[in-house]
Amino acid sequence: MLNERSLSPQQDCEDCPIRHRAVCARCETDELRKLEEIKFYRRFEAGSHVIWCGDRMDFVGSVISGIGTLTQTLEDGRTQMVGLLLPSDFIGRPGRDEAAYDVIATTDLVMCCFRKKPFESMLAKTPHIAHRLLEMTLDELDAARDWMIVLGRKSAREKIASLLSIIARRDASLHMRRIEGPLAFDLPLTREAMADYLGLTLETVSRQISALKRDGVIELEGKRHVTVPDMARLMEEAGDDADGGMLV
Amino acid sequence: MLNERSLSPQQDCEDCPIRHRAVCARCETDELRKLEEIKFYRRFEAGSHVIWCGDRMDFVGSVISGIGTLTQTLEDGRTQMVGLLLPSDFIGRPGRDEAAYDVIATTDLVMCCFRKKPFESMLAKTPHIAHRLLEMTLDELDAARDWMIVLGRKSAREKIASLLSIIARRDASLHMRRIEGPLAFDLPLTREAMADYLGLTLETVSRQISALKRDGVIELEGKRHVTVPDMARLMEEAGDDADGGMLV
DNA sequence: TCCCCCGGTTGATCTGTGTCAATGTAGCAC
DNA sequence: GTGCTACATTGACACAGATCAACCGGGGGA
Repeated sequence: MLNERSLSPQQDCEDCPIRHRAVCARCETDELRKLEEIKFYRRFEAGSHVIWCGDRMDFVGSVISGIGTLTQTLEDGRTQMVGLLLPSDFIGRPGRDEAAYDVIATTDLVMCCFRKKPFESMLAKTPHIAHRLLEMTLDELDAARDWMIVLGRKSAREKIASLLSIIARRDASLHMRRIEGPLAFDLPLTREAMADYLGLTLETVSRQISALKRDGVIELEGKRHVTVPDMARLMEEAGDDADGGMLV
Repeated sequence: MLNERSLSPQQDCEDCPIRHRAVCARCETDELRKLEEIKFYRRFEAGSHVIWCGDRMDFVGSVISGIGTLTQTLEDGRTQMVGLLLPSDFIGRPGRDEAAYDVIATTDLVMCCFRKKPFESMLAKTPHIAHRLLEMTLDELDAARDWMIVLGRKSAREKIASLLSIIARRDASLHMRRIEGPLAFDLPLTREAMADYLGLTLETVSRQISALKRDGVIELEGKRHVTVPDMARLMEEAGDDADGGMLV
């Protein structure tokens, strides 16, 4: 594991968003206190691999801060991102030894981890947490399936709008903001990473971002700082019905 | 629910493949006997909806025979299949009330069902089964993510080869056949359904199937009966490395 | 029997996105 | 400051796959 080191013990679940709390917190129930004893923190530098596909995974954990990606690569080098890892997201699969995908930190990334063995034996004794984990896995499955319609049926412009819409909403909920009025956030991904997520080339991503800017759907400050003046407009561009759908 | 009726009680887990057994069987452990008491069968006619997206789902269950699809539809009519439902696959999500996708029987379909409430309370008391369900959900998540690289990065020809390869292997394992030597099976999907799964148009599907036939990768008898003379060749066309990968 | 409809195939043409290449720009080392 | 590198933008052109349209063949109903 690259660039790993312990963080100060002061950091605890107070800074974990809701979903993270479910597996990390010392809150809610006495049972969860047990987790405190096997919990530790890891930091990964931007660009480093959290885990390589096929490697043995000896920990599970959730993201405290920073952004990561789950990616898959064909022999000829084509790559497809299969998931974004945003604060509060969980990785690690009880019962599996090998990682199914590369997990890469795209920004500096701090994770709250548990060694796999003790986590699993704790799971077996704590149905409440096991149930929570099943729910989280079902959420991920929904998100993965929702992404399929983006990959399979949406145009390049709609794909970009979908991605921006997801990032904007996740960012807003992280900061406990309502999604009315203008939203501003930093793109945590390069154009190339966006392309890998959307099944496009980086040139097409760049062109479509320019087009959305030209059409006033978004505003850009530098390459990465985005302002969305009208979230409803963006979601319309994404091709979703404005109320429902689109997890992650 | 359309076209539903009970089947004879003689039908039981003897005819369920392995994964199905895990939640359906009266075998393995005493705990599982409890399931016998809340189990029932349903049949759905080809073309009918097993469940509509957004509807209340009051049962869970797994497929005994026949083929179904999970599909999602945009307002403008574009549809994307997000999952295939083959014998031994499970649907239903503990803790969720509403179906997230349309589930459609593409052939006559027999399912082994459990009413949701009693199934869930049984789950809570039977960690062994809950754990199995988590594993199955993780399998589905892997399959969904593996499909993303097909949707996002593969050419039309590779997509068709990927789909044929999956169906061939699932069919072979259902009949306990080794995948060496020629494999023959019936396509359970129309060209249009294949297109919806692959993010293509039905014309492109038809053309690529013709091309694979012309190139000797597959043989066709009628429109639906496929023979794969050389599975390794097909998987090469699919762009997978022949050994690993590609679940479902 | 005929006819119609559904699923499928094939052809002609159009277009969105990929590909290749040139250029711009910010940050960092020296 | 200069030069270097990584990231991003833009243009010209090619091509895979979409679109539109004609046609085929088999099964079921009248």
